[in-house]
Amino acid sequence: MGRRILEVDTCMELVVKSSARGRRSSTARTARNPEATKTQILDAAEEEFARYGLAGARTEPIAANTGVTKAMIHYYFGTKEELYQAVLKRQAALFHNAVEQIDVSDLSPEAALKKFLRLAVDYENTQPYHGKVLLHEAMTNEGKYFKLTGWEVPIGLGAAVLQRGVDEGCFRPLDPWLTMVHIMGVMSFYFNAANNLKQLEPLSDCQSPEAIENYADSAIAFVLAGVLKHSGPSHSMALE
Amino acid sequence: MGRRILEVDTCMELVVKSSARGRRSSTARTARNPEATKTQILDAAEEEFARYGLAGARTEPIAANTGVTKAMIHYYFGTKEELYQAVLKRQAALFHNAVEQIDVSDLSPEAALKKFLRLAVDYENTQPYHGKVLLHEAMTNEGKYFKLTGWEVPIGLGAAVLQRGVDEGCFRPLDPWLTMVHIMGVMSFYFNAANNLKQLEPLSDCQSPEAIENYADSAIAFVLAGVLKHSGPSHSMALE
DNA sequence: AGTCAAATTAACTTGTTAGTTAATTTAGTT
DNA sequence: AACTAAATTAACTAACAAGTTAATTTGACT
Repeated sequence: MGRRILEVDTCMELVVKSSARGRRSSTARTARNPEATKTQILDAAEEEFARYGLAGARTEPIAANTGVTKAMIHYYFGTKEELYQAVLKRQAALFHNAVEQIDVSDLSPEAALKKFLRLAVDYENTQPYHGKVLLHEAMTNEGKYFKLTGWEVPIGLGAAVLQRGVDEGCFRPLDPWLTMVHIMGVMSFYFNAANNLKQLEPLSDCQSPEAIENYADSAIAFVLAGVLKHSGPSHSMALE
Repeated sequence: MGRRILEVDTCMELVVKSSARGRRSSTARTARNPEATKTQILDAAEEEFARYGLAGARTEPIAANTGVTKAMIHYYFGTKEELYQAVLKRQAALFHNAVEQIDVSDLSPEAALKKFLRLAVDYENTQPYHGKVLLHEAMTNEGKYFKLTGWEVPIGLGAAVLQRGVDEGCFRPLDPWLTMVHIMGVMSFYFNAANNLKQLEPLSDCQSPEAIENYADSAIAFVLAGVLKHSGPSHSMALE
């Protein structure tokens, strides 16, 4: 029924998709561009997985946000699950790269921790899907692919800084790994729960840039207070 | 075909389910029991929604875990989305009840906060689906039904305790609502991310009761350190 | 022991979704 | 300008999932 008309419709849709919706990336794309296509698929997939997790994600909206047919997903990435793994791997590479940038070896534990915390906030803020995909991985996928993310590296670095602070006596006695978990909780919850938090009157503005900066200051102060040794009566706990 | 045999099968399944799997509740259930059926549906639905969120959840596994037909879900609760709302409402009622039990009005801010933190850990531990459903609500459902949970009450109570601590000078200057968010992050992340965390060598045992008790102590100490005033006159370290 | 309404089921319908396939388009090469 | 292989599409299939319905079972109350 109406084959010619269908073709015209399709043409117009394509125009709409590549101009009005403006999904197709800035990298030159006259018509075909496999690298750009793959990137767009990963971008759209990351957003979908961040919202719904592996099980809840649908491939059709991913394709729709990409301006390319659903079959392209399978052409380049195989199954939905393999696409998911590709998203995790790309996130891991990007994150690993960001962590590598910072050198903390000749900073005091306190300064080093502050640097880490700043990176953590900025990363959550600029890469809003990273943490959400990971949380879904834990909640809906039993952490099956968590190892693909290489997170043991940054957590280990953080724990080492904490341990150094304890050893040097500027941090209170604490379990460095558990404390890293507490810190990750502080650094991620605000972003992951924002859609709930914004419905609490005092936090209704929590997604504005100013509110986020305000949160960042508050969170960093909270964590520092949580690990620094309370001054006053001197603890003679040099060694444990 | 084999009506009698089918009846026998069904019977046996019921027996298996009510003893071995122990789903059918303790309230007497010879054959029909609408209240027990509704409870079982809510139980199974809560588990499914906690894992997959509203969008990702399937009604068939809910029915399968219930020992009752999928049609019963619609008979008692309507659509999947209405069932989801019913789960949220039941969680809210249970949680509200738990929060009501504690009276904090004649405790010091520090003691009051400790009491809240203990309740928070215990609740996450004994009601493992509560926090996960809420997080999914934020991440996959844009917090559409968050208000059904009545969480502004306990958060407001906590913020009031923090404000009292600031006013009385035992807590450092802090934003009580943001600090409540930090605290919620600390109190929930360990449980929500456990499936990831357990794959980190030092946390491989993180789900055992001893590990959870250990985490609880560490988390409470971290939060108290995070809010208490660092300098000043001698602390009455009643803790520990 | 029979009637009635609530509880429950099996089987169905209708819409979705992951993945496939065959045909078509295009860029680069000869 | 014809050839080729990669890129891309439209249309399809088979499985799944939400919700419906008509029939059946059961307990309670005559």
